[in-house]
Formats: sequence, C-alpha cells, structure tokens
Amino acid sequence: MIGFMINPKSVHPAWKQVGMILETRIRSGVLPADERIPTEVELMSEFEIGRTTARKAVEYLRVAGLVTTQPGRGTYVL
Amino acid sequence: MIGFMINPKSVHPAWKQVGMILETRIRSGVLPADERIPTEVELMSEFEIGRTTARKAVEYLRVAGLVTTQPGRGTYVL
DNA sequence: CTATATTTGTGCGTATGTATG
DNA sequence: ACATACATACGCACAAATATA
Repeated sequence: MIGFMINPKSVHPAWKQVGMILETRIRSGVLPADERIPTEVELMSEFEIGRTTARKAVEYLRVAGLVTTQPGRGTYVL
Repeated sequence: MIGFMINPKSVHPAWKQVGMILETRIRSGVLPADERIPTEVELMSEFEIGRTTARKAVEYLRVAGLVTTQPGRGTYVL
C-alpha cells in the first residue's frame, strides 16, 4: 500500500499532511531524537509526492523546531 | 538596465540578494508601511529571476517580519 | 450576478551546485 | 573518484482568493 495517507481533498495541502504525519512519528517516538528522518527521495516515493512537496514538509518540521537539516548528510530529529 | 544587481558569484544566493535589496527599500522608506511591494511577476522581470527565487525573496521578508502576504491581493509592508 | 484579470498557493518535473561520507 | 543528500534555480500548470468591469 502506497501513498494512501494523503488526501487531495483535505483542507490541508499535501505538504502539510506529510509534515503532520512526520510530526506525529517524531512526537510518538517512532522517530526518536538523533534519528535521521527519511530523505527527500524516500518521502517522494513513500507518499507519492514531488520534490517540492517533500521539501516543504521537511521545512514544516524545521520551522516547528523538531528537526535540523545538515546539507549532504540528512535531516535529524532534535 | 535590467537585473544588474544580482551577482551569481556572490556568497549569497539570488533569493537572499533580492530579499536584502527589498529589505533596504523598506527600511529606507522607499517602500513605506501599507505599501504593496512588487508582485512576484514584477520581481521576476525586474531582477530577471524565476518565480521560485522571487517567492523565496518575499518569504525572506515575511520571516523578517517586514511584510504580510494576502492571497489574491499581494504583499504589504508592515 | 457573471465574467475576466490579477495575484498568491500548491504541485509537478528537471538541472546544476555544494557538502558530506 | 564516486555516491548520497540537501540547496538553489529554472519552467510549467492549475487552483484559490481577490478585485474589477
């Protein structure tokens, strides 16, 4: 099953839906501190979204202060 | 003369250069409070940049707390 | 009320650059 | 030298909000 969590008819845009799903994974401990979250390419295939959407979802997490991004390495849970 | 202010070899990316130029216009009063700043399309032609870059420049101003954006209307100086 | 134009929002794809391992 | 991963930047299309004719 692929990409079933994103609802195009939601009041929330796709990037926010993905961002909130990742936020839940972080707050629930599924993605613990110091863990690397999925790469942009992995998010693209997991949620069947484009690069723009994947990047905006990660940006959402950064703005929320949940992760930090290191170029060339990845994005890590704070 | 068009697009002479953006230096591709700068340490700052194009979106930041445009953002800083607009920031100067605002802080100097060239763009006063309640004034609408140039639209994305206008920024594209003035600085010879793409829409992605124009939008990031405006986002820079929003993050700096200098402007507010109203969908369908434009971006206004605070 | 309707239609059109304008402006920002979302989303896709692609290419190239930079940093890291 | 090479692979991986994020950063920047381009273009395009359509949707949604707003203003105007």
